[in-house]
Order: sequence, then C-alpha cells, then structure tokens
Amino acid sequence: MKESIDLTSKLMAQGYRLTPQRMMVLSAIQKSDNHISAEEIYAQVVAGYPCVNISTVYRTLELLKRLDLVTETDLGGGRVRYHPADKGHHHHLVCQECGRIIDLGESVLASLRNRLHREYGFRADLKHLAIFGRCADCQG
Amino acid sequence: MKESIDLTSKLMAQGYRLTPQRMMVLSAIQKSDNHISAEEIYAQVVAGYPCVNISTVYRTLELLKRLDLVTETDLGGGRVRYHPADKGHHHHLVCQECGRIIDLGESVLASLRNRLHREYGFRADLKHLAIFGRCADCQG
DNA sequence: ATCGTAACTGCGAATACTTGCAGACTCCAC
DNA sequence: GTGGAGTCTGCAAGTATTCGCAGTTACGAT
Repeated sequence: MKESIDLTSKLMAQGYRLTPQRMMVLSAIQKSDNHISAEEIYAQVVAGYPCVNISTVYRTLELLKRLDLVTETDLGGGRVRYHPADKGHHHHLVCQECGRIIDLGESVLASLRNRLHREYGFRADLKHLAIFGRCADCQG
Repeated sequence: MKESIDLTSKLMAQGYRLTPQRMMVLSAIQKSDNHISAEEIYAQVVAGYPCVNISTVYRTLELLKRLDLVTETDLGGGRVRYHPADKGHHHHLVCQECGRIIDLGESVLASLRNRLHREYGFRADLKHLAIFGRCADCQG
C-alpha cells in the first residue's frame, strides 16, 4: 500500500500519528469512487471497529483536509461530501431543480483565478467550489 | 414606506400574508448596512416583539429569499449572512487566514457565467457566492 | 355570520457538525 | 522504567438550522 506509507510520512513530518481510526477513515474515502458524506464514512468505519465516535471521524476529516489528502465540497442538501485529493480537483455545477451534478474541469475556473490574483492579489482556493443554478434541461 | 407596499403586493400576488413578524424581519435586514446573521435578526425582532420564535425568522428568511428580497451568503464561520437584494448583488473574497472580506463587483464573474452558459447550457445563480483563499497581505 | 381552505406560527425534536474536557496512549529524555 | 509533553479519543453538551405537528389566524365563498 503505497498510500499508507505516504500518509504515515506526511503525518509524522508534522508530529501526528497514524491511528487505526485515521487509516479507516482514509480507506473509506479511497474506496468510494464518488463523493462520500461524513455519515457514510462513519458507517463504514463502525462496521469494522464499532466503538469509534463520529466526532473522531469529523476531526480526522479536518486533519486530512489540512494535509491536502481529501477535499471537501458542499453540494447542497445539508451534507458536505468528501473525496480523495489525488483523484484530481474538479468543480461542480449543481442544478437546484433536478439535483443533477455536472462535473467541471479545473481549467474552466483558471481564468477566474488568474484575474482575482492580478486584480486583487487574492490567491483563491477553488478546491471546494460548487456553483448552483439550473441545468440545460430545467429551464422553462 | 415604499418598500412595504412593494412587499405587500409581492406577497399578495403569490397568496402570502404580510404578518408583523415578516415586517420586522425585513426591516431588521434593511436597517443593517452590512451583512447580518439570522441570530442578529432574531435578537432585533425579539426586542420589539418578545414571543416570536427563531424558526419563524428562518422560515421568513427563506420566503424572502424565494421572493428575491434578500440574498444569502455563506461567508464561513458557521453562520450564513443576509442582506437586502435591492442593495445590489456582489460577491466576496474571504481570506481564510485573517478573515478579511473583500467585496467583488458583479462584473468580475460575468464572464464565468457566460462561459458556463455557452459551454454547458447551465444558468448559474451566482448570487450567494463566496470564494475562499488568501488575501494579498497573508501570503508567506 | 359561518364554514372551509390555506397560510402562518410556536413548540419541540431532529440534523449535521463542533467543541470542551478528561482520560488514555506514545514518544523521547533521563 | 519513570516522567513529562504532546497527541488522540470518546463522551456529552453546544451550535446553527430544519422539520413535523397542532393550534391559530385570515380570506373568500356561501
């Protein structure tokens, strides 16, 4: 498992530990091919190790976020969703009518990012961006 | 008060009523010159009418949102903030380091909106958009 | 006037997530 | 191996917001 060695060194370098809980949270995210919610991660972790607490899952997710191992996206619906950072960043168009989610290549927002940097000196972090609106099918 | 007549007709047209609670929520938002949180609105409303419930405030905010009388922005920090729609749309650059909020003219995102429409047929609703990142002063 | 329908509200509980705390574990020095 | 210092976790309580329910209110039709 190359990932876990990678993870260990990343954690160690900053004085963190690789606990079973953290491994299980990360593997739950790696296993899911699309975006997964905290509750779903929790369910998977509990299945193999029943006494973990949901707050540990949340705390681990925040840590993994800080280490750039997972990205977080708010796709609406009251639940934030997570996915592995190494599967590439992308953005989302969320249709508020039908709920459809359209993936958007990273390049589409590159020009916006450049402009914000040129004009405002602002380094935008667009990793967790979702744009709401209406998809082509839902325009009456 | 031109606004309240305006509001009344807007509500009436869709079968809604203008209750004291709704008037007070709207006036609290109109009074605040910058963005106000639901809790702050609630505090103001309660000051003049103690038995209103916070869930009524939230429900009213949702109604006003639907009628395009207020816009909602998630500026981070766990609290959503509201402001009157007639004071013009604008977007926000939120610095995750120092918390500074930079207002962004609507025009900056116009080209993004056009592109999404051209390439994806997607009509983006960018009213409540906040972009996170680091401001010019916070880049080490 | 009164009846029905629909809107509106307060209440309490639920949801998704966060936070403070106290105990447990780990690593390193001595 | 003993003693920190710092990390990590479970638990329980807190936060911001939503939801279901039941009672109240307003408005139009009769």
